[in-house]
Parts: sequence; C-alpha cells; structure tokens
Amino acid sequence: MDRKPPTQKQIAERLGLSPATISLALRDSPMISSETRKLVQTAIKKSGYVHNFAAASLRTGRSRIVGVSFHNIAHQFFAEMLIAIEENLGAAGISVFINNHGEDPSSLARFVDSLVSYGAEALLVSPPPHVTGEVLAPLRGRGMPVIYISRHLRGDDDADRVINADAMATGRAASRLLELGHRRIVLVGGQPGTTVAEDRVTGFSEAIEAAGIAWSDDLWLQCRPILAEGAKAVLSVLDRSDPPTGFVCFNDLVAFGSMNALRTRGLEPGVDVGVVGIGGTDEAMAFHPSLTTVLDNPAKIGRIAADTLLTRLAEPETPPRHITLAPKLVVRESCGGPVG
Amino acid sequence: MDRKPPTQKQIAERLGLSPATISLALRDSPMISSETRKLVQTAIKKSGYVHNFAAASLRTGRSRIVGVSFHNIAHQFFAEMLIAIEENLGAAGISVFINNHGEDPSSLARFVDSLVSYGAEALLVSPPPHVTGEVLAPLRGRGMPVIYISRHLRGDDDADRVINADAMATGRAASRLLELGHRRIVLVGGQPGTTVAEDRVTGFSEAIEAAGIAWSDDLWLQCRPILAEGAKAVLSVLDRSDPPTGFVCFNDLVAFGSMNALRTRGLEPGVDVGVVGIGGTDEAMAFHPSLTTVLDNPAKIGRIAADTLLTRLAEPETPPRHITLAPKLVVRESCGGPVG
DNA sequence: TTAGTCTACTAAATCGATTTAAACTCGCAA
DNA sequence: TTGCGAGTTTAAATCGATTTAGTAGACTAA
Repeated sequence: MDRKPPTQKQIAERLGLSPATISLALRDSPMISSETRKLVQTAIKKSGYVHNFAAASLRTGRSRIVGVSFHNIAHQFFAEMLIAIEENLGAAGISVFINNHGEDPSSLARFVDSLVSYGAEALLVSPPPHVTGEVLAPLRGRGMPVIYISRHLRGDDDADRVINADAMATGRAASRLLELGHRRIVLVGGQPGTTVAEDRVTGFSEAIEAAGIAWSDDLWLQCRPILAEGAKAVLSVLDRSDPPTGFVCFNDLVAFGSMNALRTRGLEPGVDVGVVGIGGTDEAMAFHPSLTTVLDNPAKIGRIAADTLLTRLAEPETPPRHITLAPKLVVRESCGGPVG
Repeated sequence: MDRKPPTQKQIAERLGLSPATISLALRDSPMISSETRKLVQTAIKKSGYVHNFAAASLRTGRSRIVGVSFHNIAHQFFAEMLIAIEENLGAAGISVFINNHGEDPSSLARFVDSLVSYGAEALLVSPPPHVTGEVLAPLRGRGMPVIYISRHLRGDDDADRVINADAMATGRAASRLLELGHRRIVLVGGQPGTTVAEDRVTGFSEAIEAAGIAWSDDLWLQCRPILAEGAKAVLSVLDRSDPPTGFVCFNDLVAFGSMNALRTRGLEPGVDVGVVGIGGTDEAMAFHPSLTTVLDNPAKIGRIAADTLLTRLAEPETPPRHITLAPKLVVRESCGGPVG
C-alpha cells in the first residue's frame, strides 16, 4: 500500500519549476526548451507519476473514452468485432466502455447517459430493433459522434457507418440454392426492426424473384437467431403441404439447429435438402455435414470501425463515411452440389 | 447541437440557493430539508443537468469505473461472464472498461495503467499465463481491489476469487470414461501457466491414478484450446502404438475438433471411442454425436463476481472471498454408454 | 433577557491538469 | 544606454462537484 502518486505540482516543486512547465513539457509543447523537456520527462519517469484523467478531462472536456454497445457479445460475430475495436483503440490510447444491451433500448439509454456523464468522445453501436434517433439524442446534442457498426438506423445518413452488404449475403446464399435446382426456399431466423434483418429479407426476396419465384411473407421464418429457435422454425415449416428444400439461415447457429431439425425428419442436409448459414465460425467447418456459409468479416469490420472513429475524432468535419463490406460465400457440403 | 448542460452552480443561481445545497440535495444528504430537496430535484430534472463524473471523481477519488480483462471474449465462456458482469454492475451504476489481453501480459499492463489513470475502483481479471503479481502492482499500490475470475494467481490469497472447481471438472470427466471401461485416456488441450490448466491436469491425473493407471506427461496433449488445434493433437496421438480410446477435452471446441479427427480415422465417438468436453455451449447439444460435457457456469460466475466486487467496494475490509463452483457433468452421446 | 441547542443552509477551499496572458532573460541593434 | 524581439517560463484563472467549518435563525430552557 504505497503512497498516492505525485502530482505535476509536486514534480514542479522538486525541480524548482512551475506546474505549467511540467504540463507543457509532458505534452511536448514547443514553448518549452528541449533541455527542460528532457529534464521533466526523466523526472516524471522515476517519480511514479500517473496522469490524472479526471483532472485533465475536467479542464479540457476530452476524456479519451468511447462506448461500444452491442446486443449480444456472446455471438461470435460481435465478440470478434469488439476484440478488434478494443485492440485498435487501445493502441491509440483510448479506453472502451462496454454495454451489452440485449435488444433492450432502455439498457442502451442508460449506457448513453453514463457516456454523457463521463464525457465520452463517441459511441460505436448496433442499435436494438425499432429504436429511433431519440435514444441517441443526448449524445448528438453534445456533438458526440455516433458510429453505426453492423446495424444502422435507416435515414440517419449523417453518421459514419461500417456494415456488411446484408442484402448481398442472403442474395448470394439464395442464388446458390436456386442454381442447385431448389425452387422452394426459405429464410430462417431474424426479426424485423433492424436494418440487418430487413436488408437480408430484401436480398433474399430479390434473388428468388429474379429466378421467377413469387415472394410471400411466409418464406421468412422469423425467430431469434439462436440454435434452438432455428430448429423449431424449421420443424414447423416441414409440416406445410409442400415443404421447402432450401434453407438460408440467419447465422451459423440457426443453420446448425436447422440441420438437426431436418435430420429428425430423415432429411439429410447436402443430399435431400440444402442449407446455407451466415458467419464462418470454426464450428461451421467442423460440423457434419460441413456448413456452406457466407463470411461476415467481424474482425475487419471492427478494425475499420475503430479507424473510422479515430479519423472522426481527429477531423470532426470529415463527411460521413458509409462503408459496406461485400460478403463472400464459402461452399462446403451442407448445400449439396460441388464443394469449394 | 444544443447548449452545454447546466452545472450545479447554474442551477443554484436559478433557485437562489448555493451550489453546496444542490450537491447535498442531489445526494440525499440529511442536512437538507425535504422541501428544498424536492425543489432541487425537480429543477434538476427539467434542466437537462447531467452529473459530471470527471469533476466528482477529481474531488472524491471515486470514479465508479471498474476494469474487466480476459484473454479472449470470443470464447463463449468469457463472453457470457462478461455479459453477466456488465449487467449486474451497470444496474449498480458502475461502468465497465474492457480489455481483451489475448494472453499478452503487456496488454494487461497497459490496461492496468489506464485504470490507474482513470482512478478505476477495481479490476476483474483472468490473468495471462506466467504472469506474476508484478503486473498488478500499480493497482495494489493504490489499494484498488483485484478480483480473480475463472483463473487466479497461485499464492495470492488476499484477493477475492470466483472460479470453477477445475480439478473436479476433469476428474469427473475422466472418471466417467474410466467407468465405461476406457483404460487409455488423455487430456486434450490447454497450456501450462494458468491455474485453470494446472488444476485440470491435477484433477485428471488424480482420477486416473485412483483407477490404478500411472500418470505420465504424454497423457496431456498440450495445445491452444481451439478447434483446429484439438484436431491436430488428437491426430498425432492416434499414431502411437497403443492409442487412447478416451478423450477429455479442454473445452467444447477442442472436443468438436477431436471428434472430427477421430472420424477421419474411422473411429466413431460414442461407439469406438469416448469424448467429453467442458463448456456446455448450444452447439454441444446439436453436434452429432451430441457432446457429453462439463457445464462451466459462466453466467453464474459473472454474477457472483459482480456481487463480490460490489461487496468489496462497499466494505473494503471484508476478508477475501474464495468462491469455487462445482461443475456438473451432462452425459450425452459422445462418451458412449447410457445417456442422461 | 441570555445562553444554549437545533435545523437548514452557505462560503470557501479543494481535487489536479490545462491554458492564457504576462513577465522575465538574453542578445543585439540603434 | 536604451529598446526591441525572440525565446522561455510562470502566475493565476479555470473546469464542476464535494466537503468542512461555520453562520443565521428559530426555538427552548433558565
């Protein structure tokens, strides 16, 4: 239990300088001669001094804190984005407050309040379904940049945005199944209210319509994107008179659940039916049959988002960046047809 | 882009009171009459006031910030702990800085420095392998509590600790395989340097010795606990003259990899060989064969750790809590024998 | 009437770093 | 000798909330 660390003022006394000099020297001000700068910096090092962010932030209004809010960091996609974000921002000396809103707007609202209280400098967010700009107003009001990641708010084009081309993801998956001869295909999983789900439905429906198949709402089996729900949704649709043979799944977990459900009805994925996931987790490769899936680039999105954030902080007046990453289909066994 | 929020001083002027009164009223001091308290609180609400944590923290030395550092939040186990932690601490008005150290002590060290700079109040950590108390010294020196979660530092018994009974986990898994008649069993995955790995080796070796089998180092197939490495490790051991028939895996991912590897050699898990994982992810249930696994309670550990942290902050002098959760074996198909 | 006791409130110092305007020190030119 | 300007350093104000010692006023007790 040692003593409290010295303050700049105490360092100043030891060195016979003024506190102002210490502060300026520490931040490499050209006002200070290089001699005293060095003197100060070596004295600082051996003193055990630690910079007090509360004090600095009070004075300057800059906190070097940003917030990150996702609905579920236990989804590998979000976890890997978060890792990339933390790594890149940490290297730039920025600390990350985390919030797992679980699709609950009030959790995000509480987080936003705390960000304001701490004078955070920005927010990276995948907003919950049906949220409006209202929730983010306290940030906007103070000029704190908001950067959408993965999901965004339709119409809010003034904010930066780093997302996947979600329509393209389901479009490619659907097209693959159509090429393999499937005519009755469904989209499994997801719920309305997020741009991700909406775009995926759009991409899916456009793909089947391009193949001359009529879109109808019951081709989207809405459910939470988890394994058990995917299985349940697929089971329910197998009772239809003319059940589908192709399944585009909202993520890999839903695909695993779907494949299991199909098998309980004696339908073998890759043989009797085709299944495609979105994700690209390690398990997708290991499952039997291995899962055809659309890669969703979490680490890349995270890195670009962190970079966008740093740019925004450095140059607040830059026009908003809207970055959309094209997803890539990885063909394995679960969809049937040639692999690779 | 509205104005900056009002300060307590400004509220005070509007109400014809002193700033001191505002501050005291906001924090329900008994010094203030309930009339003025109410007056202040309603005025605050409609004013758009936001509490400035930098200022408060500068004065009081309390920041309402804690740090959480794990090696890999993309592991479901850690992600779910983190969710539980954030939820419970958030509800108590505490904000969470996150760090993903990736087993790199210098990443943790940098994080520790930033915690000190922000005057964080505690750290929840799973330390990287081979780390000593040295890295945490800057916190200790300032009396900031450290709470170990999942992993801990051997010998540091003054700190709180919330962990799984790791020896028991591998012990139970091994015992199951032994009961089913396997005599040549191995532990797949994990690397020396963490208490988790060491305890798991201990539990495993004690279990097989109790069954009259001699322990030797080559019964532990060290590797990073990911799917591909598990597969590789298992493949390599299958070339031994008298290959094992039982596999206790460091986590579910390693088990998936192991099962796939075994199958490439024509060995069917649950029939020819027995495989047990540790985790209890959704995928474990969905895999074929379904995975026998030891549940590792991430949400529970997270909740208890958050609770321990709050207690520690409220009563710094409480004797350290050392909480160990007993894991539970869930028997499914992959180990062979009766299920359930 | 005076002293004593509460209750409710306030003045002013404080936390530590940053910033601005002012001051000081040179050397050099007029 | 005086003045000027460039180069360094500093005094003092500032950010906003908290806290302590203390004041003012109302009331009771003697």
